[in-house]
Amino acid sequence: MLNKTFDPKAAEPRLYAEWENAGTFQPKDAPNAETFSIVIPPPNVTGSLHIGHALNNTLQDVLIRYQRMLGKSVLWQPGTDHAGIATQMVVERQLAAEGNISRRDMGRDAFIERVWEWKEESGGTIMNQLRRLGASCDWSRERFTMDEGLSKAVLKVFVALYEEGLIYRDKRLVNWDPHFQTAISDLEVENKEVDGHFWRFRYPLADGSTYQFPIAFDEDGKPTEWETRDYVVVATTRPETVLGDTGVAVHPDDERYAGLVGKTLRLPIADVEIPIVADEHADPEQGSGAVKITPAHDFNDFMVGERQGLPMVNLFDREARLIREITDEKVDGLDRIPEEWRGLDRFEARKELVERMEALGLLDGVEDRKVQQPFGDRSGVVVEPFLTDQWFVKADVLAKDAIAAVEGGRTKFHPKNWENTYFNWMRNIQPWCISRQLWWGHRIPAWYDEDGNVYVAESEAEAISKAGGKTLTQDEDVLDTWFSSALWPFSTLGWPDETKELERFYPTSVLVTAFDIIFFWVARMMMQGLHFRHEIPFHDVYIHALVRDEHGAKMSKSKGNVIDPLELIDEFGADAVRFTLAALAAQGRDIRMSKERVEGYRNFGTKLWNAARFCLMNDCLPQQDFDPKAVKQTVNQWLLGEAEAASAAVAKGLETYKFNEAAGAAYRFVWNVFCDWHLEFAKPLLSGDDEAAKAETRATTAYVLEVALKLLHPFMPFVTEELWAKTAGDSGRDGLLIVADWPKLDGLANETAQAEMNWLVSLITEIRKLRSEMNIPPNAKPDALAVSGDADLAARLQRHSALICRLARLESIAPAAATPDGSAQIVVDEVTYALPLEGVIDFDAERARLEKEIEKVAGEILRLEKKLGNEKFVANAPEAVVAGERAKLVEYTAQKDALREARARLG
RNA sequence: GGGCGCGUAGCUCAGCGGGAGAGCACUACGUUGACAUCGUAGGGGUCGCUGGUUCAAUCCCAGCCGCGCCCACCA
Repeated sequence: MLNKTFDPKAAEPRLYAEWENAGTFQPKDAPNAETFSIVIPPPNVTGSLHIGHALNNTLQDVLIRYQRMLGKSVLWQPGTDHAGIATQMVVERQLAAEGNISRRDMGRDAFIERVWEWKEESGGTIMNQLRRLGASCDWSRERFTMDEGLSKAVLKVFVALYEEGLIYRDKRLVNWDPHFQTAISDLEVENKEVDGHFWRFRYPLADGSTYQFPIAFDEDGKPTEWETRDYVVVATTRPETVLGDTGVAVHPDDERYAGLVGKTLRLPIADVEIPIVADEHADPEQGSGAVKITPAHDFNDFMVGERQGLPMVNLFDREARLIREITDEKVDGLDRIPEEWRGLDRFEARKELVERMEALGLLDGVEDRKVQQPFGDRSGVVVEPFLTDQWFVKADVLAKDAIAAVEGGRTKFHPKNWENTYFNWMRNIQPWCISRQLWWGHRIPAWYDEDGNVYVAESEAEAISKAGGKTLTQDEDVLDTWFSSALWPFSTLGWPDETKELERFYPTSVLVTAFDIIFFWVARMMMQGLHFRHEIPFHDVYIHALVRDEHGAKMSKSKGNVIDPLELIDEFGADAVRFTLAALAAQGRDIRMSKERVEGYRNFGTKLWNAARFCLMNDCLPQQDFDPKAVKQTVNQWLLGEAEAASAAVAKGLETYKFNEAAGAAYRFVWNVFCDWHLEFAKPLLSGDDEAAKAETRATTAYVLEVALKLLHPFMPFVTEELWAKTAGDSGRDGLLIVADWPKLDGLANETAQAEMNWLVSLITEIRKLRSEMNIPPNAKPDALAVSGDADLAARLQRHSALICRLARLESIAPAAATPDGSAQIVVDEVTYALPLEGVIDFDAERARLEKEIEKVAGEILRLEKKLGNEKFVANAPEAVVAGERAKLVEYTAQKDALREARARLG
């Protein structure tokens, strides 16, 4: 016999091992079977499972388990990502904490070795945590982005794209992270609004000439007053870039400056002359209308500089300090920087510059202003536009097919509105900066000779041969982590080799991920998959929500509101955590996670457990030759119909990625139908003496329990698997639930049975309601008399009398000719029932209760009469709706009459 | 500035053209041989506001008010 509760701690590891040992996680080797595949969004190799992972992987596992039960050959491809910056950051921090030498002192090879050590040490953690969740990944195929195979794929892709002209090296402005001292991509920059200042500076005209500048205007905007100026006012939020200015732009149509275009200004402090140019970039409405141009330190200015042929002057070094020495003669502006400022941090430099300008009388003004400032998403420091040599991918070319694939519906997003986000980004895509000045990652397969010529090849030997045997040095940089993740759907399946898996499982069926990596990852997989496989990487993209705390706040360590999924699993079991996540995963809304909710679903597992316990206690064991179409008992016919409806609802929810609906349908069926009603209905049958009915009920109950276990298995794999084994009896049911067939119920709906059971449920409910409202003591067992009603009703009452008496706690229920004095009365389906309760209940209260009932029904009648009295309603509404309302009116009227009679009898 | 989404019971959320729902919380009752991690019954909502479309609007449309997120070069 079963214990009273399921013990997840003991069962989970045991069951997981059983599944894995039985090879159930591997795709079944059936060449004709339909396939279903998912590649896992690879977590950081040194990471650990947070609630977002738990959601993401629960949903994948739900789909995987469902599809596996449908009989498909299913692959869930697991693996991890080397996560360049994140991992390097962790190891560097470790080095610092241990008081060890920095990575630069350590040297590249030693450092990388150290990172590998850390990967070996902590790399298994998150995969083991996924096992605790119950994830049924094919672990025999686990991959890592820096595996030999995947690295080979990276090399091949890089070289191919280079040869196609889709990868190039260029000196451009990039987002530079001064903390990590590497370039990062646009996506890794977070713009935040911060309090800043807006400084106005005066740049004197170089030749000392003057001009008239309007300072007052009439209603029509015409100038009415002018002042004489020998300077131009420019404004900036970043004064530290002043020394890098190589021009000032005014709008070509800006009459105020028309005479100045072509003249030069003397850039203060740097003491160089810079031209005034006409460029559309300058906005006459903004500031003074004249804008300083710093091509080496601002993305807009870079473009203006290119258009206007302005030189680029770099001021900063890799740590965003004013340079102390020249490393690039072509751009470095060392001679513009006063000697005492060299080496100053950029923010120090800002302060110094403002002070000096003020001292020079060139500070025109300053005001407070909210400023959009770019921060590195990992480092949290202000990112600097910085002029460096980097590698780029021509993403706009690759994006074309990726856009078309979604436009054409070959890949579909769920919910669909994410397609807009995807299109919006893809159609405006910028060159993708793929080089990183890090050590941990795939080193760029490019080599240089002494003259700086570049040779791109899959190996050094090949590069040397391309270079005609010259001595070469390899590019120091590594690739953006997302470069290798972009290949994940085919690199994990063996590409560049044409493997069997690649053929069978690519394109994958669905990608399950959160919206925050649509650009980072989904878009890039689309591009690379289409380019290298000429085929979409996945048919569907399911975008799920973010998990927040119970009040909707983002979880963060600093806020202390982080919910650790592993702690929840420890406390409530993996099934409860999974069910909670699935039940809350409604499309298009974030999930607010609370412990109470998990506790509730743990209780649901216990409920299921105890239902199974009841089945065992009553010998409800599966019968091999059971035919659900042959059952005779109304209760059993009804239950099978309900089971059919429930399994259809669960399947529909899963097919359409409506996890909450699928989970909800399973929940309601198990708790509110099977436990609340069926098991109660079954009790009299199971303890009765009609042996045929008893046997049928046992078999049906066992059969439906089996259906319930199957429906719940994708959500709650552990408790269902455990019960599957415990409730097998000697049915000969063998094998594990994880690979059992999904229930195929068909043609079991039975309207007659359904109608009769609905009647039964409402009769019992009404009697219970009366008992509760009239405070009839629980141990009182009144008789119930049906004082109206026909022969059919009498037959029904007789059929179900034992059941009604048991569930409504009656002594008896039977037809009667008249209502005895001193009865409480209820009306169910137009039939009046009397419960003689003289001396038990308060008849004043009973009168009041009946009057309240009458009032309620009268209200409904009034509403319906008004509606049906509206000619337009009758004329325009669909016939079925009108007929439905008419039927309701008839029903309510009869009910009201019956209630009135009952009230009259009480005097 | 552009885009997306959200405002429904005390809390967290489903529903989304024809009688307002769930879970939790709350109240009352309950040792009914599966289950107190439970059962039975109950209270609680002008479905953000204002207009419009419709025979009918919580649901569709428009505007407004609040809240959140994403994207964007305004110096």
